[in-house]
Amino acid sequence: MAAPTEALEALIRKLVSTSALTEEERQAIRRLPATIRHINPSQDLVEDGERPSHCGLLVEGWSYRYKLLDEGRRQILSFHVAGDTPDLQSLHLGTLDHGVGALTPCTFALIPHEHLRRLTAAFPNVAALLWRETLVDAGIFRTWITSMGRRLAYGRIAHLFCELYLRQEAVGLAADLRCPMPLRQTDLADATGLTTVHISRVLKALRDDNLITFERRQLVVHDWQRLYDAAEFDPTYLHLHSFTR
Amino acid sequence: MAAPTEALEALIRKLVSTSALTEEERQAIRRLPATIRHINPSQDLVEDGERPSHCGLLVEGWSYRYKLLDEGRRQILSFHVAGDTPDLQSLHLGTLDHGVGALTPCTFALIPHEHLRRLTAAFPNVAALLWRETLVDAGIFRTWITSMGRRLAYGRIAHLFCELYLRQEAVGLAADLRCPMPLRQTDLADATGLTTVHISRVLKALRDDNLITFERRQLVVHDWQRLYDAAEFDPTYLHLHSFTR
DNA sequence: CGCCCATTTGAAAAATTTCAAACGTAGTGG
DNA sequence: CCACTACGTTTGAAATTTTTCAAATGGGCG
Repeated sequence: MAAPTEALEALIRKLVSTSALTEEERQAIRRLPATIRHINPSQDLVEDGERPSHCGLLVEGWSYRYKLLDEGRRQILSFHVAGDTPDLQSLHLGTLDHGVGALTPCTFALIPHEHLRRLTAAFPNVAALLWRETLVDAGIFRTWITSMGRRLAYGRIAHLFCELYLRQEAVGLAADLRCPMPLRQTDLADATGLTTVHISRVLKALRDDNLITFERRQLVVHDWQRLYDAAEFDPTYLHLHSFTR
Repeated sequence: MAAPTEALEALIRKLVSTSALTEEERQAIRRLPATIRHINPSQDLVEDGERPSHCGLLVEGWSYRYKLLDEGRRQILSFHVAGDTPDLQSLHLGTLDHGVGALTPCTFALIPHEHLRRLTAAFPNVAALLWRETLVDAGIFRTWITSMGRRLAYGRIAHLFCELYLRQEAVGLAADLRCPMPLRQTDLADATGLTTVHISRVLKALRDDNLITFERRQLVVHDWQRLYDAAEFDPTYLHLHSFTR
């Protein structure tokens, strides 16, 4: 993996999962000039306040959006897996209002704004699909707001696990109630608005209740129904197509 | 106010504030068939789970997005003033993952998806500007997540007031540190993830500290700098153009 | 005037944080 | 192979923030 063309094929597969693309549209996507960039944990793809000239398509690894406040406070805004485009909005917003960091070693395919703009101007259908990606993103933000505002820590964490499992399942990265979960408790804390101490306690409760366990950085769901109930989960917001579970 | 054509002129003005529109593009927007709909508080423009066939352009009044959970819990996701399009994302997502309600009596101009799709297919520049609207929305969601996750009640409420003042100022609805603020304490509570009791106490603290007061459903900011500091406000996320304050 | 609704206040309870220390584990270098 | 270190996790106890419950207050309006 990692050749630019393969990254673009993955993008095509992702877009096609929503709506068909003509051969002409596929060709145009394949012609996008993409360069590969590797990012290590503790490095950023882009920083808060930057005005990027490229969009990054995540090819491999986990990345996350975040904002920093005073006194080392950090808020994680979203997690990203292969196929995601965590700074796609820079195409139309110019200045980034958050950073994008790497949780694990990441491979990104960088696509110049200029070419994306040309592509979307020529192919409204492709534009609509990329637009849609950013709209799903916004739906996830809305759901996180709801979680943080109206769920206790237990349900909030359960909800995040449901989301991350289903999103990975949808792109073939998870199956059998088992999925990669490289987050540290610090990351969970900064994503849910809690402290690591409390995360530790609530994870213990989730384990004691036999909903989940961890095995070598993998989440194992032991009782999907009860996890789902604890989270008051409603998958509508993920806007996945073939929804089975 | 309220004739469909005037609503569309307002939309044009809003879009133009970001990037110029050609005369042809303006004409195409003016040709959109819009129908007017009035919504009273306690009524919804659209409900969670619906598959709308129109997008609503808010012409007058305040509306809000929200989600409901068990036991009467409600989370407000955003507030909207004239010029906003709180269900624009339905154009590409199909199923709504939240409801849109009216805080005050509202006037909406309803534009059929079908015509919006035709417009955006024909005019990529217009598509980009509408896309951008949804991206600013997402930026606001990100900031709310940060507020809810990493700010105490005092700063969270201060932050919301900063945002609502600046957004109204940007579209000419506010000036002189004074703006309409029709929210009840219940709405503030459901927007910030707090309870009305706590909202009441924190508002008292904000008043006692001489940051703000209310006069006939208007917010009056007495000390912008200190409100701003209490909120740890950074206006980047609003992606406003002529930013003065 | 009386009623409805929103707001305020008080006191106790709950959720979560803070601070501090202990524990575990996976590398690194001797 | 062991000691050492770094980092992440766990645990305990006290403090803080916020909620809950309950009652009182206040304003607007028919």
